[in-house]
Amino acid sequence: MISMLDYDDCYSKTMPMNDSAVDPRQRLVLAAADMLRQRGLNATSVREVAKLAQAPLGSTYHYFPGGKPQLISEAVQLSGEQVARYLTRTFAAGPRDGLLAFVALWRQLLQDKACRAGCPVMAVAADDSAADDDAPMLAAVAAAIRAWQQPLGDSLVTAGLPAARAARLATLLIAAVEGAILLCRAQGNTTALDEVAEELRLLLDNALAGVAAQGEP
Amino acid sequence: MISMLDYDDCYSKTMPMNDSAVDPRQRLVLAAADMLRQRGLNATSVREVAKLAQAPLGSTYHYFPGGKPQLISEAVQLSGEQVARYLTRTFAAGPRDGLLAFVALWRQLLQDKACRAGCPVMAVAADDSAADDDAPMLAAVAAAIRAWQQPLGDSLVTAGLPAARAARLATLLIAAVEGAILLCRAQGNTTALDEVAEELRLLLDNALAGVAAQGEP
DNA sequence: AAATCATTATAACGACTGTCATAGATCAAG
DNA sequence: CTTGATCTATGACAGTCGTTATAATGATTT
Repeated sequence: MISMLDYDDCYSKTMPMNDSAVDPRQRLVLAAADMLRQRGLNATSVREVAKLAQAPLGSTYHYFPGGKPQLISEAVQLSGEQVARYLTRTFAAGPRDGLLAFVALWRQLLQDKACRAGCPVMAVAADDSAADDDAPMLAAVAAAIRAWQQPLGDSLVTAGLPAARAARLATLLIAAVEGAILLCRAQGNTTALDEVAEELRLLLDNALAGVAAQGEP
Repeated sequence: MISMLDYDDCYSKTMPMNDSAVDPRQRLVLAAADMLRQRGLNATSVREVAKLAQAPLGSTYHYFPGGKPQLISEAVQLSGEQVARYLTRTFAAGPRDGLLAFVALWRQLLQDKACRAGCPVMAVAADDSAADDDAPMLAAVAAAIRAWQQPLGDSLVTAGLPAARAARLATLLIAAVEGAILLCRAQGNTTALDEVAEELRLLLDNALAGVAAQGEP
């Protein structure tokens, strides 16, 4: 079974956003992602991101001439890719182990940050006004979600499910886990995520048991 | 079967937030809820809410001496209660019909607002910084979620499921639907919600079929 | 050493935010 | 009619927002 708590691979506990060994540009992106996680899009200001990254404010517009939309988009993209890599790795061991790892990832984050954290990608999805300049941000969010659905769907297909069902289940897993994160934020504990995880586990076992029964007579 | 598109009971298409027949105080709350839906917490300004409600800015602090936190809290509370009433009514006809109505409610909203809308309750959950003054808002969100879980859980228990399982399933339904709304916002269509709805329907049928098989031998 | 480039520092711009104070209007009760 | 309470109107406060301009720095290359 995959070690499902190698949380550092996706989100290091000591984020290098103020580690001067990392170049300032990446520090800014990491700081933006961390702030999105806790405060949401509109409460994440360029000034505070720069301060958190220990970079001068002027540098922000040097590295990101597109301004805040570009900075946020890159933060969403980076976070999305990190999660996508994690999902690809963990779901390679099968949907069941993948789900456990997926849940464990977010559970750890919620616990570390006292349920004051969330997912940067969903923060942007929930908070953007979908105006003119927000288009690149929304595009980054949509791309991240697609990149998450891929490994989940592949894993379910490999396990024997039809493609259409696998795609639907992948969407459900992502929606349910992300929704549970919101519930946890509101309630201040991880109960909702635990309950959702248990039901999703039962659901997967059920779906895959049907495949096994049909596949080996 | 319950008419699952009486959307106006929960969220009127022509919101009375600028209907001068409604008293200004309630107009402000309705306008705040509508703005939360589309823009999120931090992008919802007191000035714009007042403008949308066609109420003077000064009136806002007359009716809501607690300021923005009070206004937002009441908007969350109102929206939460509306949805809770809708859930109580629709899930009384059984979990399956309730789920269909639940999904239809949000699907209609997404379609009407070109996927630019969401749930005010979740908007606050995703966007609050959990600071000092945000406590009443978070409390309103948590209360709303509890009020949603109740009718879902009751309906599932009535249908024959054990209490613990019913509670978990209720949480899953809420988390999955709310998460799907986020995905729809990001992707600009209602595909995610439709996929999630289909899987949740299968899941419910499965769980309830198990009960029926066990209940009538 | 000189010149070119990337980066920083500083300050400021206009627009917006939540909040409040105060003066004017409206209207019911005495 | 007058008093008192409720509501509106207006404008301002201190602060933050995203963004930009410009000058000073630092490093790299010629």
